[in-house]
Formats: sequence, structure tokens, C-alpha cells
Amino acid sequence: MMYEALFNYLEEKSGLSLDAEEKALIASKFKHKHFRRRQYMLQEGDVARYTGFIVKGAARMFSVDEKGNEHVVRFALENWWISDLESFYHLTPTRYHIEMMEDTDLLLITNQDMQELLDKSPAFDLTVKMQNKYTSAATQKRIHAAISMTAEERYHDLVKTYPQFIQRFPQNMIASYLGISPETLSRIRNHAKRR
Amino acid sequence: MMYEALFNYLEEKSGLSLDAEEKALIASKFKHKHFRRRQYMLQEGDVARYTGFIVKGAARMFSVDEKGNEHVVRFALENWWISDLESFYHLTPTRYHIEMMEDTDLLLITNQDMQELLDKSPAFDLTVKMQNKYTSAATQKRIHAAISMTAEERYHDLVKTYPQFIQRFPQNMIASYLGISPETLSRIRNHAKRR
DNA sequence: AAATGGTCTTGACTTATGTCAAGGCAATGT
DNA sequence: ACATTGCCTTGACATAAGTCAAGACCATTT
Repeated sequence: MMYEALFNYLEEKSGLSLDAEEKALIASKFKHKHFRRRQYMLQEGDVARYTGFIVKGAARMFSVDEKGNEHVVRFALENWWISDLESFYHLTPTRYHIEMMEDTDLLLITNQDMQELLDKSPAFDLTVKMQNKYTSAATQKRIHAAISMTAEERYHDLVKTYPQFIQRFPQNMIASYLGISPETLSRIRNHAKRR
Repeated sequence: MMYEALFNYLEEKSGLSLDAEEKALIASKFKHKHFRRRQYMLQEGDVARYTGFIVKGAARMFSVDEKGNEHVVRFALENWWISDLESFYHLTPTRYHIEMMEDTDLLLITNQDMQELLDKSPAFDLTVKMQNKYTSAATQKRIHAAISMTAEERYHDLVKTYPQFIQRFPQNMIASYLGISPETLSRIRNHAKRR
């Protein structure tokens, strides 16, 4: 059932195994919600009451600037967390939207329940610690890419690092994620092919 | 003395107060090291054995590309942590350099000692958790800036967010941090003045 | 089956930013 | 005091990427 994906993820990331009691505790803190393709989990101005764990599906988080242009800040797939952490932790209105790109099953948890789990479930606590390490390394790499590589280099790097993204997100959103226009991405891909 | 800065930081971030025993435990895990201006804490190819806490001073972390150009990935000042976390956690050779921009006092800790402190010192554990929240929000903001703002907007945003950087780091490194050339930054600053 | 809307491509043109080169100024070392 | 070096500015030119517009191709809805 739905929670198995989360248990597997926790056991794998933490390296610890979960007994029935810990599983029950964890399951009691998350509630399951199904989203349809194009449905929003969060909209600009909302406060992010939940962080979501993706059991199945895909989502994107993006902002909209004054000119109405969208900027994709992150993508998320199975076994990823999705939320605006700034809003989630500080209870401030978010500047972002989170939209499902496919029919998606999420497990949702509030900040308060998350704090409780961090205290009471060693596997959960350790998983979050491991995940933070991984994420901080990855975001550092992305910042480095953004400031030091050309659009073409960033695209090839993305293809290598997250090939799933290319399969599951349309090209104009990939372009937005890379910080370039869809036209530029189209040309980059055609140049690459010719060689 | 040297460790007071760290204790103050931990008490403030965690909201917990440290008794003599916890202070002694923490102090036993860090060693103090003084660096002179221009001295390196880490060089490309090294493994980052330590993470540093800056008691006094300033540092930059940067990479060098094939053309020999430097790219500043981050700056750090008093009460900031500095390390290549990817190398530190995975014991892989780093692609970065960390150089002191001023005479700097650091408190250094190994990964193993850090794990032990996370287990044994509640204030340390809570501080790291709080810090992770703060950092993940800040890096998300920086990624958003890099992909969606012009060079000029990014500069003004930096001036507002980290005015200390402008005071303490030379302009060519600020430019590198923003992902633009020193010439472009010079022109941006002069345009701004005229208005 | 036709209509609609979204997605990608391509061409022509514009604009932001980079590159190269030279000179000035201030800090630093000898 | 002088030489050296690093840092910043400015101009001329080059280039990467953005913008606008049109058309092709699909998938989805009616």
C-alpha cells in the first residue's frame, strides 16, 4: 500500500530497519492525497502547510515574474520531497506555485508532525540528515553550473545528471529550469544532433 | 576565548543553553587554527577532512575552469561554516579551493567528531537542523536569482541581502560570485550611481 | 472529423554581456 | 622613494542568448 514506498525510502536512506511500531507512528503523521495532472498543491500567496513525499508522479515548482513569465525552480519525482521550505518553516506566504505534471500520489505532513517525527523516529531523523547532505551538495553544484557554465554546457550536464527529467518534463519547462528560452534550448538540441 | 563565539552561536541558533559539561564536550571536538590572509584551507584535489567555523575573518570558496578562470561559489564570514560538504561527507577529492580573504580564526572539526556531537549534544544537533533550514531557503533563493534575474537585478539583490559582502570582498570576486565579468559589474555600479 | 490548444522549430533581428586592450590609481613590498 | 602588483574603469568590438513572429506537428476535446 501507499506507505510502503515511504518506508522503503526511509530504510534505504537511513540504513536502519523499521519495526511495526515505528511504521505505525510514521504512518499516523502522514496523510495520503491524490492529485490529478495540472492540479496545484501550492499557489503564490498561500502558506505551505505541508511538505509532500511523492509516492508516484511528478511535480514542478515555479515562480511567475512581473511580465508573467514562469521560472521553474525545481522538479520532483518519485521518492522526492516537495514544498517551499521557506514558507513551510516560517509560515510566510510563498512566492511559488507547485503543480503536478502527472497524476500524482503524495503523502503530506505538517511542520509540527515533522518535528515530532524527528524527535521520535531515529530512522526518520537520520534520513532527513542524510537527505540534507545530499541536497546541499546538489544545490551547490547547481549554483556552480548556473554561474560558470554556458547554456549548452548546463543542458548537457542536466542530461547526464537527471536523464529522467528529459523524459518526463516538456522541453519548454526544461528550458525554464536551465534559465534559458525554449528557442535557445531547441537550437542547442539540434546543434548537438548534427555532430 | 576562542570557543565563546561558537558557544554563543550555538545557544542563539538552538535557543538552548549550554552547561559546562556540554561546552567541554563541544570544545574537545574542535581544534583552533589561525590562517593568514591568502592562506588556503583547501585546494582542488584535496579531500576536505574538516569543516570550519569562522570565529573571526572571511573566506571564499571557488573553482578554476579549464581556461583558468575562477568562479566564486560562496563567501563566508564570522559565524558561518565553511567546507566543501560533498568532499567532507563522501571523502572524495574536491573541485574547489577555499582561501582566506583576511587573517582568520577557524574552529575545525572532522566528520566523525561532528557525527558524535550530533548524537551527544542536543544544542549542536538542533543548531545544525535550524541552520539547514535557513541554508536551504537561501540557496533556493540564489538559484532562483541565477536563472530568472538579469545581472543588474542580481547585483542589487546582493547589496540588499548581504551588504557585508560589498564591504569585505573585492569587486572582481563579487562579480565572479554573481556569475558576471568584472567589467560588467563596474558598468552596472556606475549606471546605478548616475540615477 | 473538425477544432482547439499546446509544443517545438526556424528565421530575422535586438540586446545583454563577454572579451580584449589600455590606462589610472592605490596599496604593498623592498 | 621607487617599483611592483592588484584592482577598477572605460572604449571598441564580438558573441551568446533573448524576442518576436510564423508555421508544423500532435494530442485532446467536442
